[in-house]
Amino acid sequence: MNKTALRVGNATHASRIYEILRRDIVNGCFQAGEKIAINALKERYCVGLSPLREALNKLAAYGLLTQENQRGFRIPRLDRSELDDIAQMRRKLECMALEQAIRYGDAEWESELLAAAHRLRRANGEDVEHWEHTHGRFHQTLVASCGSAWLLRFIEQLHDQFDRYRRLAPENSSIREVLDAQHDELVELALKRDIKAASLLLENHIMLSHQVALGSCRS
Amino acid sequence: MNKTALRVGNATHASRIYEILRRDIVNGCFQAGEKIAINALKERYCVGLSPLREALNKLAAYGLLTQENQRGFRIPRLDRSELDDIAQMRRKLECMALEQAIRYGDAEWESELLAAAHRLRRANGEDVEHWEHTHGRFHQTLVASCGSAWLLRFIEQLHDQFDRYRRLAPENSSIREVLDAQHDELVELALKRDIKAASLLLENHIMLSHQVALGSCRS
DNA sequence: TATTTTATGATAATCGATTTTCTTTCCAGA
DNA sequence: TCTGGAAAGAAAATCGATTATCATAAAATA
Repeated sequence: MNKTALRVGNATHASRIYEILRRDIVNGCFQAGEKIAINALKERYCVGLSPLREALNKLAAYGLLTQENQRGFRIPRLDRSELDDIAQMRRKLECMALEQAIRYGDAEWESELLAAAHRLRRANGEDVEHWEHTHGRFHQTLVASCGSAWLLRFIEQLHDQFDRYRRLAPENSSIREVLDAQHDELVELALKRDIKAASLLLENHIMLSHQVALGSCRS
Repeated sequence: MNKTALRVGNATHASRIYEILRRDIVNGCFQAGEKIAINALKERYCVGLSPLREALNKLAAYGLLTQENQRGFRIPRLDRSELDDIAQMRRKLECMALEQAIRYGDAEWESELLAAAHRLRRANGEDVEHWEHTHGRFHQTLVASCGSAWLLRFIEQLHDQFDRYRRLAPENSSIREVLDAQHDELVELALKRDIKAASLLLENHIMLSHQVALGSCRS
């Protein structure tokens, strides 16, 4: 009846769809290389063409979709050398950010970091969706006080790219345990303001995650 | 009569408009903070709402427009601290890229670099639009062989951001001369594979440009 | 039979009109 | 005069339908 009932809060359809699709793409709900069937999505998410196309265009600009000239949108293929690139960039940018974050982080940052780490520990064993969200928030908080909005923006973008690979890789519980332990160690070193050690540990953390994520592509 | 006559080559309206607007925003054809009057643009560029809105959405995702919840698009304001952030990120990412470019660059890269430098010298004194394009291409070529597509992507994005400030700043012919000379010195050091010196010079080059660009914002 | 050409159905891109939301103005009441 | 709220106008967002393009299959030609 009332079409406005579709509106959640005061966000536009386009922005809602954008967020939903971003999550779904990162979570691997689509096949890599798959063509986006706009009409199907239209039905699935109960929106018109216009807001849907606007969301797809944004996702293409963000790098979570490819757009070929007159033949619509596609989920990007998984490519070993691109994953290597993403992981290496994560290593460099996140270490850079962490060093600055430790240098400039105040008491509020320390509190937020402890809170984020606690939430992450609690999320362990909970449903995957929730853990993923909490995990992303943890890494975001870790570098949040670096002082550079653009650096944070790039890091978030790389995280989305990286997670798309990682989520498609098979589980490895032994490595996963190590990674989990590293989260707490990172907090410890950050609070001790040990820049060198924290940076080295984060580097190792990302390289280990890279090993895991490699399981998603054959080549 | 024939509406398809509007098509240039086989690009879509949306992608054409995207490129035109990107150039125009970077070149300062709009006032900082200005609200985008969609209907006016529609007339100006002879397109419908849909392709125009798709282009605007892409530009917002790219960072050349801001998008407020239900009140359209705006040209981002000029902000001193954001310019500082952009310049510092340029410094870090481009130096990183240059070091790798010198390490991995092959003979083809050397040739392209010499060609780009030559074009830049020739563009001096030509119309501004052409110089800007050639200048952008030069810096792009300088780091092109770094081996990381994502690093190049971020650098290009930062360049667009930076240039928006710089193009609005008043001319300074004495600094401009120094900057021009540095372009040639950069090529020389790059071809000599002197990573340290080249990186230091690029750092200085960006800091000098930063000084110039600062002239665009009061704060 | 192989290759090109021509139809046909499917999909992408665009347009024009409608609906919703925001902004400004004006008026009533304090 | 000032404040709050309704009404009108402008602008943003969305929809449904149209147009253009691509992809596939059938037919025609060499």
